[in-house]
Amino acid sequence: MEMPPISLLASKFEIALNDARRRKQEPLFKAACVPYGRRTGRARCSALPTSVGHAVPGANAAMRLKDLAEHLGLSQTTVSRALNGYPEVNEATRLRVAETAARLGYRPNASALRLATGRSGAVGLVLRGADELGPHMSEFLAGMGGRMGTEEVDIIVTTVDSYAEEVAAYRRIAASQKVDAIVLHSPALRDERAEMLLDLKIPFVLHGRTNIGKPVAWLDIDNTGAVERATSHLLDLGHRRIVLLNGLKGRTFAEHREIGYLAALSARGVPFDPALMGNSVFTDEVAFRLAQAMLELRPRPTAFLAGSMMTALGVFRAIRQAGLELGRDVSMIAHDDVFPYLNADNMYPTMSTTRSSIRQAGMRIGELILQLLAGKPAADIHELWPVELVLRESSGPASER
Amino acid sequence: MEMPPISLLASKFEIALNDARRRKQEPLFKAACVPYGRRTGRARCSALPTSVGHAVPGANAAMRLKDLAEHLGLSQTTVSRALNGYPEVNEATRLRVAETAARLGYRPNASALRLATGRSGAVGLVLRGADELGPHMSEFLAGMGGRMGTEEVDIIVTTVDSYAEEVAAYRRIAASQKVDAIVLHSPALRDERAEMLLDLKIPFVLHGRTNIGKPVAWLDIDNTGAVERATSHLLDLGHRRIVLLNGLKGRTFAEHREIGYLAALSARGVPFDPALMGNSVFTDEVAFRLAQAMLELRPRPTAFLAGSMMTALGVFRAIRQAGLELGRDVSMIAHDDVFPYLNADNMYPTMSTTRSSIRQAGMRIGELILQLLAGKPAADIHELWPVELVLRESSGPASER
DNA sequence: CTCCATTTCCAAAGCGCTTTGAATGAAAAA
DNA sequence: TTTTTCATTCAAAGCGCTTTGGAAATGGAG
Repeated sequence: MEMPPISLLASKFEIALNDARRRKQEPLFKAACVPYGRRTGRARCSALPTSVGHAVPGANAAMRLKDLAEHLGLSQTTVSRALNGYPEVNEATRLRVAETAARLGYRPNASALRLATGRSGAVGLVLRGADELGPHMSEFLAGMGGRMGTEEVDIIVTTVDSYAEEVAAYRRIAASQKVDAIVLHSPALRDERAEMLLDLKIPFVLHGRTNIGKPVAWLDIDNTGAVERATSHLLDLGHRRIVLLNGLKGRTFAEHREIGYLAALSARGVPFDPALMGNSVFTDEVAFRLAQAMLELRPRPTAFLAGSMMTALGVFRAIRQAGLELGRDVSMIAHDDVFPYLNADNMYPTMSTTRSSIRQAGMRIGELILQLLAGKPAADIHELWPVELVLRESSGPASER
Repeated sequence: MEMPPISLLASKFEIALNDARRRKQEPLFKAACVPYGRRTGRARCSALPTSVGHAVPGANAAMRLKDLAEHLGLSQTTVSRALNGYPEVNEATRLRVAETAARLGYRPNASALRLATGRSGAVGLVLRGADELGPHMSEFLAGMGGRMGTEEVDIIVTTVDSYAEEVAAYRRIAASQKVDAIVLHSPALRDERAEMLLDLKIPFVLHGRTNIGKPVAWLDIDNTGAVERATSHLLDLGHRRIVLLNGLKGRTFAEHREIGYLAALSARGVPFDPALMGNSVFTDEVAFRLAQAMLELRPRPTAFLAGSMMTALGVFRAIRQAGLELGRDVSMIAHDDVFPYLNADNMYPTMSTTRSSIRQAGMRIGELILQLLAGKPAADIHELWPVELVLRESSGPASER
C-alpha cells in the first residue's frame, strides 16, 4: 500500500527485507532474543600507535588477539602459543609477548576461548532458592569460590523454584554445554538427579552421599558418627529422653544422622521414642515450635540434638520460654557448620556442638572438581570427613527432678 | 640421542613436532592450560534414524544446529531463524522445527551463541568471600537468581580475598568479556570501583548509592529515613541514651544511617555521645562485645539500634548477660533484612525492626539489570525503597531508674 | 658447501552459532 | 503472458580463539 521512502543507495528490496527482519516473534530460546547488545560495528584498534605508552585508559573496544599480534608484528598463532606456554616459541619472543599483553591488559575473549577449546571454564551450582540458598550455601560458596577463583574457573549459580525446574535446569545446562562440571547438593538416599547427570555424562561432585549403584565422586561429613557420639555423650551424662531435631526425611544426611542416633540408643538399651524426633528444615521458627511441643511431653525430654545453629536458636528460645535453663535443666548439642557471624563459643551459655566447617568442605569440593576435570576417575574421589564433638556449657548432666 | 619409535604412517618430523608440542610450560592465562577436555573427536549424529523415537537417553555428544538442520532437511539458517522467532520462516516449518528441537532436546551451544552474538548472557557478582558472602548475600542471590533465571541469564559469582583482588577481578572480567553487566555491592561514599566500571564501559547496577558525579544505575533502601524514624520513636518513648551499632565506617549505608541517627537526635535537642556509636561488621560476636562494653557505661544506655539481625543476637546476649531484660530494662530496634530462617516475629521477646527484604531487592536489581541491558539509560535507573518500621515487644518506654 | 634436524614462526582450518545477501518459486499485478 | 512482489529458503561470511600442518630460517654434521 504505502511506498517506503527509498534511499538513494539501498534498493527497495533491501529495505523491505530489513524491515521484515526486524519484526521478530517470540523465540524458542529466550536468551537468544533479548534485544541488547547486537553485534556492534567494532572499531578496529589498528590505529594504535606503534610506540606504546600506557594502556589507554579510555580505550573502549576490548583488544583482540589479532590486534595484539599486529601490534607485535607477529602472527596470531605465535602470540597465542607464547601466551599459552607452548614450547615452540623463542623465549625472548615469549617474554616480549607476555610483557606487551600485560601492559595492554589483553585478555582472551572468554566465549571465543570456550568455543575453540570446548571447555567452558565454569562449574555449575543449581539451587532451590527457597530452602537451599541459606546461610549454609553462602558459606559453601565462599569456600568453593576461594578455590575456583585461583584457577580462573567461574561459578555459575542458577536458582530454581521446584524439583521439576531443577531437573530441567540440569538438562538445559548439559545441552547448552555451559559448564564443565556441576556440584550436586543435598542428595536423597537414592538421588535421581545424580543418575541423570551420570546419564548426561556431565562430570559432577556430590556434596553428601547417595546410593545409586554407580560410582560417583563425593565428599561428605560423617553425620552418623557425629550424632552417634553426641547421643552417646548425652546418654553418658544420664539423659534418657533425647530429642533429635533432624533434617527432612529422605535426605541422606538426615537418614545418616538418624542411624547414628538409633545406634547410640540401642547400644545403651534405651528405647527409641518416635515422639522425640522431628524432621524439618533448619529454621529457628520451626525448631522453636517443635521444641516447644516436645518440652510439653511428660516425662519431659532433658536433652536436644539440634540439626543446625539456626535450629539451636529456636530450641534455645523454647527452653527459655518454658522457664528452663539451658545447660542445667536441659542440655543441647547442636550441629555447627561454622558460620563466621554466629559463633557457638560466643553464645550464652556457650554451645556444645558437633562441628564441621562447610566453608572448608566447599573449598575441598572445588579442589575435587578440578581433579575430576583433570581426569581423575570419579570412583577414586570419595572423602568422608570426621566431625568434631566440642563440649561447652550447653550440655551437662541430666538434672534430677 | 635416542631415536623415537617411528610409526609406519607418520614421518619422524611429525613425531618430533608433536612431541615437542606436548611439552607445555606455564601459560600466562591459567584457564587456557588446564589439561581437561581437549577437543574431542566428536562423533557426528548423522546416523540418527529419520523416524525419531524418544530423545535417545544414552546420547553422549550434544547435538549441533547442523545436525538438527540435516535431520530436518533444512539449512542451518532456516532452523536458526525458526528457533529465534524471525518472521521470514513459514509457520508450518517453524512448528516442525520447534517441535523437533524440543523432542530432541536441542539447545544451542552457549559459547558459540555468545561468540556469535557478542552477548555473554551472564551477569557478574564479585564478592569478598570473607565478609561479603554472608547471609545477606545468599538472600540477595536468591532474589536475583529468581529474576535472572526466567530470562536464562546466568549469574557468575567470583570470590576475592581483598580489595586489590576485587579490582583486578573487574578488570579481568571486563577484558575477557565474560559478562554483559555487573552488580556492584556495598559501595563507599565515593566508590572507586564504580568509577572504574564506568571507565571500563561495562554496564552495572549498584546496590546502594555512591557519589561520583556521574550517572549510575542504583537501587538502595532509605537507610537514613529508617534510622531516623527508629531513633525518633525511641526518643518518643523517653530514651535519651541510644546506642547505634552501625556498619563499617565509609560504607554509604553506614554513613546514611548515621545521618538519620544524628538528625533524629538533633531534632529533639538530644546531644550526640560518640561513645554510643559502634562501627563494625555485622556478626553476633562483635555486637556482643560492643554491647557489653556499652552496657557498662554510666549512665547506662537504655536502647539499642542494631544494624542487622546478627547484631541483634549479640546485643540480646549482652543484655541478658548483664542481668537485664530486653523490652523492659533495655529496648532494641534491629534492622531486619528478612531472613527466612531467622524471624523477628518469632524471637522472644519479639523484635522491633526496620524491615526491608534484601531478597526482594535482589529480585528487583535483576530486573533493573535487564532493563539496563535493554537500553534504558543508567541515569534513569534510580530506586530508593522506603523501609518499614515494625514495632514489637523489644522496644518499650525507657525504664525509670 | 651441502644436507638434514631444529627452532621459530605462520596461514588457514575449524569450534557452533548468527547474520548477510541473495536465490528460488509462487502469487499478484500488469 | 510477462513482470513485480512476496514469502521462503539457503550458502557463505564472520565472531575471536586454538590447533594443524607446514614453511622459513638457523645451526651442526658430514
